[in-house]
Amino acid sequence: MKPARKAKPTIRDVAAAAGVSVGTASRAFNRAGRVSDAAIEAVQAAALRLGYAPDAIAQSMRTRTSGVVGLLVSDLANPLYARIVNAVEARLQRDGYALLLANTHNDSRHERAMIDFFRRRRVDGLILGPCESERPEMLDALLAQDLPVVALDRDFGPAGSGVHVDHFHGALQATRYLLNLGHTRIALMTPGQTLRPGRERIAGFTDAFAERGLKPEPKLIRAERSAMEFAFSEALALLSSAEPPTAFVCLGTRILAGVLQGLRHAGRSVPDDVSVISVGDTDLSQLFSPAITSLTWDFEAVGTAAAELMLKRLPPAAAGQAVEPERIVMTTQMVLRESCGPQTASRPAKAPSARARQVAKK
Amino acid sequence: MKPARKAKPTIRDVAAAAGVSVGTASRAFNRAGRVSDAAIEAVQAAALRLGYAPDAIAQSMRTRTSGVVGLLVSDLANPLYARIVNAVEARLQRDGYALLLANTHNDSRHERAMIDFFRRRRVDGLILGPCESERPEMLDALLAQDLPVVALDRDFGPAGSGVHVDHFHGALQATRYLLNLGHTRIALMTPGQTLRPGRERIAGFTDAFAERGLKPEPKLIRAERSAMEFAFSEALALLSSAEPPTAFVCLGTRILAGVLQGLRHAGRSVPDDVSVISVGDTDLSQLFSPAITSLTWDFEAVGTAAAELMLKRLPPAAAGQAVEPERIVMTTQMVLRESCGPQTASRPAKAPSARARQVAKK
DNA sequence: ATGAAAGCGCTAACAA
DNA sequence: TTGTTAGCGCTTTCAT
Repeated sequence: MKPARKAKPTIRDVAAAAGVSVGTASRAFNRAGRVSDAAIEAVQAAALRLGYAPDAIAQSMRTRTSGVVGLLVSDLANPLYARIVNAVEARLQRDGYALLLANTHNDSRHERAMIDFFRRRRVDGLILGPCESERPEMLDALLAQDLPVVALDRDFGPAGSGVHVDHFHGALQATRYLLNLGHTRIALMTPGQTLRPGRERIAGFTDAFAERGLKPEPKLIRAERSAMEFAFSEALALLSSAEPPTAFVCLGTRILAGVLQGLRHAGRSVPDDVSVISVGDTDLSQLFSPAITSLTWDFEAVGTAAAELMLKRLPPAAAGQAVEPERIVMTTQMVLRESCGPQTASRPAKAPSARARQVAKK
Repeated sequence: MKPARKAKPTIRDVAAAAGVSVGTASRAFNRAGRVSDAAIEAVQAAALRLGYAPDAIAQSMRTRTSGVVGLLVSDLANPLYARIVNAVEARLQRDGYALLLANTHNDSRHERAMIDFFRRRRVDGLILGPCESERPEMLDALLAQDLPVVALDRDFGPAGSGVHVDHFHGALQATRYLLNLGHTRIALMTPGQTLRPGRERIAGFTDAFAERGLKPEPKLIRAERSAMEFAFSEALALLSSAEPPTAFVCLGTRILAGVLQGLRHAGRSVPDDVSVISVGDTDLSQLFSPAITSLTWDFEAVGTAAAELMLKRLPPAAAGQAVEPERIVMTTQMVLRESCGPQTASRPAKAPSARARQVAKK
């Protein structure tokens, strides 16, 4: 049996049922212009009776706004990004905006394609997560077309709006902490040095050393990719080198797990052999033994702030007016736990035990 | 300085530039009907020159399809859901569909509102994640309007299509394993018994007991909410009861962390005092000491399958034809690790040590 | 194979 | 205050 599909009622149907013209019906819904209370009542009654809901596509066609914001993120499977996306969606939803979501897989060609795709769909604004390519020209092109853009942890030059995490001071603080504990052979692992977060972290890391007239060992800065498998093998390589690090700063969501696994394989214990600092206070950092000292920030706040930055330059808040670029900086904080210990002479970093070597081999 | 904003070219502009009519230009793009190669070439050249891209909104207006699929999920911040969403998006993107995403916060009123919202935006299809309310009437209403619906782990009656995880056999297997180890006081923690996953798990759990002529202790089945804070306090309450469980089956993403924390507070060790099984093989389960035995399944496959089920009933695959309902069942597998041990008489479950009591108190 | 024109559902001018 | 009408950009008959 095939149920008869009754066509969705249009505003014409409602107008007819209410005994008014389509213009009046439209005005009744939008409260625009002057409409009599009687008309409003009649129209709304008719709409209710017919189960009418305005067609967003047709509205977009006329008004040239879609009520949709596009969000481009490099990897939604990253739980930390997911929390940000979640917050963005919640805030946008509250103001009646919908969220069009796409993954760029951290590929700038792909990102470009998705931006075009979104623009064809007439998104009212674009929120861009961090990505390898940070080309200000791209932003100019977007802005020139009156498309509000908000960046997440990405530099777009002075014309760009966005919310940024203060990775510089975060890395600075974490590194100082380790330096104070006597460590000097500190490994820094962070995704992509071409991304803003990576650059900032490396800068903060280096500055902390510079404060004491030191320079970090370049070989200990690992800033290529963020996959856990990568972190694992990198950590292992680092640990079996001639002068292995005595501390790890793991500034990427999946990195901690890889490093911890590497440490386990190499038979090193935390914090006795090696100190560890992680990022983004997760279940793992809280429950691992020892609990991991973490550098973190408020992910929900990042998402909410990004959404609000966007909302501010969308109707009705921005009544067609261009809004000044604005950046919000989120600070990080360190959660001190048990994974860092002093680097003492009695713990020679150079000589992993025979047992450690054996475990590492298999 | 304000850059002159040049209006986006329309198909009229392209047609004019190519010296053809709009109809021909349209046909040239869509390869529909008969068009001369010369015309196609001229039109495409003009389009390229002008930087023309068809307006998706206007296309939707005419064709009555939007190229957008809506996805409703109860909690995107759940990392496991995020992985599913990621896979859905990737598969949809490959076929040129966009993803409109919204969070329902597991509230059925909210879900209803978002469905309406999506329908107003003329989504071509709807993918619905698990939610408290599983009302087949709702599905009927949707289907009657020719809106393809695919469910994720949610029962919609025989008319519904979807992908389902075999939580029943998963729970059965996990419980059998614990039963074989000699445990009988096994706590089951899973989100919502009104949700399909919760119901199935409870059924599998109960059946495993029934196989040996046993019945689970009802008080040890905790199926209310899934928040970690909840799991923590529930675990604590369970552990300090007169007859505490000797094993925990934690079937929710955030539950493991809460239970582990509860165990730590109560001073119990895993697996000596208490055995633990978790769900969805995470970093935490792999790296916790001892590593946690886990019940898991392929989350990416769930998302991909859902997307493909949807694609199958969307153009061009389904040329306006209704497609038979179809369900896909994903099997679970157990990853055996170190968190489960035998329940022996020498480990009395009833008497937590004085130290454990003290720790639990503070 | 191509052009002209209708019209998707709605809003916004303009008239009345 | 209300009705009428002209499009928004596109696809799709229907002639030619």
